[in-house]
Amino acid sequence: MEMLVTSTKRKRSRKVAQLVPLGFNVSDKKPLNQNTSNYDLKADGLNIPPYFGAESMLQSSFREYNRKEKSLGFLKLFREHNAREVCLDAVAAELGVERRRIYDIVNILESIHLVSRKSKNLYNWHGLSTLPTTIAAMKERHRNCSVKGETLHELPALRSERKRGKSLSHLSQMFVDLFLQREDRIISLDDAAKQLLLPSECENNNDRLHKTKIRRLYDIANVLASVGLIEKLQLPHSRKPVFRWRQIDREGSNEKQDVGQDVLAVYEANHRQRSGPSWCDTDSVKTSQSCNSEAEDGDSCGVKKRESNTAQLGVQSGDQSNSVLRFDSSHTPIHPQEILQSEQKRLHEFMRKYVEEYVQHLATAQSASDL
DNA sequence: TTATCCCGCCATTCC
DNA sequence: GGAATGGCGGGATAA
Repeated sequence: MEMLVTSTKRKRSRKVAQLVPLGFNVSDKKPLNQNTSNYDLKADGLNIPPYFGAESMLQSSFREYNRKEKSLGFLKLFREHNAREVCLDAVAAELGVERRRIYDIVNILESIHLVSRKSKNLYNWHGLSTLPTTIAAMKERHRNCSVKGETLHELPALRSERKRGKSLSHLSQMFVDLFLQREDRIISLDDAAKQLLLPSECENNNDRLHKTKIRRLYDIANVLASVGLIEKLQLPHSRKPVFRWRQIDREGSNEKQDVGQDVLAVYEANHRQRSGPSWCDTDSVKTSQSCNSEAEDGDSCGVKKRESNTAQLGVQSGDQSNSVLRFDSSHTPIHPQEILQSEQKRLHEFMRKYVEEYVQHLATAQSASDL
């Protein structure tokens, strides 16, 4: 998220590191915590001593500007101090950032009900232990929408979102819904952005809107990752990271989950298929499948594949050499969606096996070379 | 006027 | 060098 101990002018020199007094906003030329000097931070619910930020500043009056030190000290602050309320001014001062930076984070946290607005500048902090309940409710909400055939964009906004704005909060909820509706619980920001573009936004200028959406999703993903709802993973053959939903147990902590490379490879393979030839292109599916057990059959694999499909789905057509149309036992053409799902399932299973064998092969080769 | 929110530029980091 | 990442300011809008 967009929080940093220092800030610099918009036009910055290309320095890797800068020394800036902690707690000072360069553009403002004033200590950021000066306007909190009248705050009784304890009374505001933040259980930290008054002038906590000022003390920190004195203790380490200069800190190296380092972008790798990513923000989100926000959540750390509340875990450590066990606070019940969030005073935006105090948090902004403590972290040495402008308050508008905090709004973004709070809006996202609000979408998963970790905080709720109490009054101006003050939010209730519900704690991470509420997450399982929240997620269960979101799943239920998603299920209801699926039953009604509604899309993500038609999800009812929360009460707090009905007034102007709160788009970040709503976007955050839709992002979570994307995970909940996916079997593999993995998605890249690029994919998410594409799916979360409103129909009206797809019409023109969608490249700019797509980039903006990705920018917002970075913010959301960082916050969700910081509370442990998702985790960032690197695909084996791509620089593009993906985010994976993490299971949360009833105590609000994450269940231990192993993320095998095979899972990612399957995601990658599926992703390539989706963004490449159409899933309805049975030939493209057949090609990948034919490389498995039928590989040794040479060019007969295509024929075998078709025969196999015929047997399984009951292909029946007037001219089998040209038509791919498939029929069920009552001679009714099978709906494309059914074909699509069937082929997806088969490819998914094939890729799982393939990656398993591939990893096994590499391991064997490695141990052989070690000897 | 102030609080809040949205947008997107562009610097930095990473591969 | 280009893609990923994220800091940050301008400006709009609601209260």
